[in-house]
Amino acid sequence: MSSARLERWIERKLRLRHVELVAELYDSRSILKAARRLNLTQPTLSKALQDVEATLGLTLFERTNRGLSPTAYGEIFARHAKIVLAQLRHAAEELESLRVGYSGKVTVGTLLAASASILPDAIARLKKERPGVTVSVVVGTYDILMPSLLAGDLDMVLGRLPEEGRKRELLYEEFYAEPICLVTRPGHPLLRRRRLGLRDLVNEAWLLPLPETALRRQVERAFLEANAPVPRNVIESVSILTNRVLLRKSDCIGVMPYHVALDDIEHGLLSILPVKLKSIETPVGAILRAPGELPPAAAALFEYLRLAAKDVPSARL
DNA sequence: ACGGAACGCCTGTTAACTCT
DNA sequence: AGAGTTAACAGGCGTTCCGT
Repeated sequence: MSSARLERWIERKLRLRHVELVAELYDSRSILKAARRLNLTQPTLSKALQDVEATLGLTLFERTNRGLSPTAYGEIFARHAKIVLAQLRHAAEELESLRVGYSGKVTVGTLLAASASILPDAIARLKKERPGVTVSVVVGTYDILMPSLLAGDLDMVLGRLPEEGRKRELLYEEFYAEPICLVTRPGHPLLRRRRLGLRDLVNEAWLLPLPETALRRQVERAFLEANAPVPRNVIESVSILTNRVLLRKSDCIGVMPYHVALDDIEHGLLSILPVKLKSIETPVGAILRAPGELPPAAAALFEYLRLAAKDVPSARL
């Protein structure tokens, strides 16, 4: 299809309905499932999809007996469809905010680092100021949250910022530098040792983040820099609940962002091992879609995040 | 234990029809 | 004309059954 014809098609034939359908089909990977969610029957949706594809002259989804799989064209159309829908939701929120005062919804993706420090603080401030705003927090890893951010499902992602491989279509704002500390249960025999380095800890049991994470690589680099072999006795877990209990009930050594550990340390539930890890300090901040303006509720939360970041206590290691 | 046939389930499409 | 429905049908995959 020529671009002129395509533009005319968008003006005359493309309905918001089509955009909605393609987005739903993309998410559910099945005509039947999408039809159920949209309260339509399967043949209707099948036909609607055929209409869109016929007019575009492009196949958006390959049909299989296991459902749909998006083609390269489908990937592009669905990505834009979701952004258009998110934008319209934000428009509705903004209108509603104006009508009733403060309201709207913010959806935040969070990685471990920000969860314990600035996010609860910022949410508390936001809710105090704007009780009508709904805040939805999604916890996940970088790999899971970034596609959601790009697709318009999340307003922002908080956490440790990647230092390489940053995307041009995203904005990165650093809030503070997060040191990493080694933690154990209080009363751990190692805490009585006067001089302690990574080389003394190689044979201990370690509780480490998963191998594909940046933090894990940094820890392993720290061992290399200390001329020490990487520990062999390792438990891999990203479950903060599991980790906290495990640390308290065993003698293993954990690796935690300082501000995640801080609350437990202040309550005497964990202790910091006096080992210097000077090379492990990474920026914590927010990732946003660029350029697009944040909807009002999300913009408000973002401002409170900036304020909360200023109050983050500096590390005493 | 292995391999093939039969079957049901799930997914999709087309055709004919109704309603607005 | 457009959007929806029901009915009938086609095809792939996994499971079950049965013979070797």
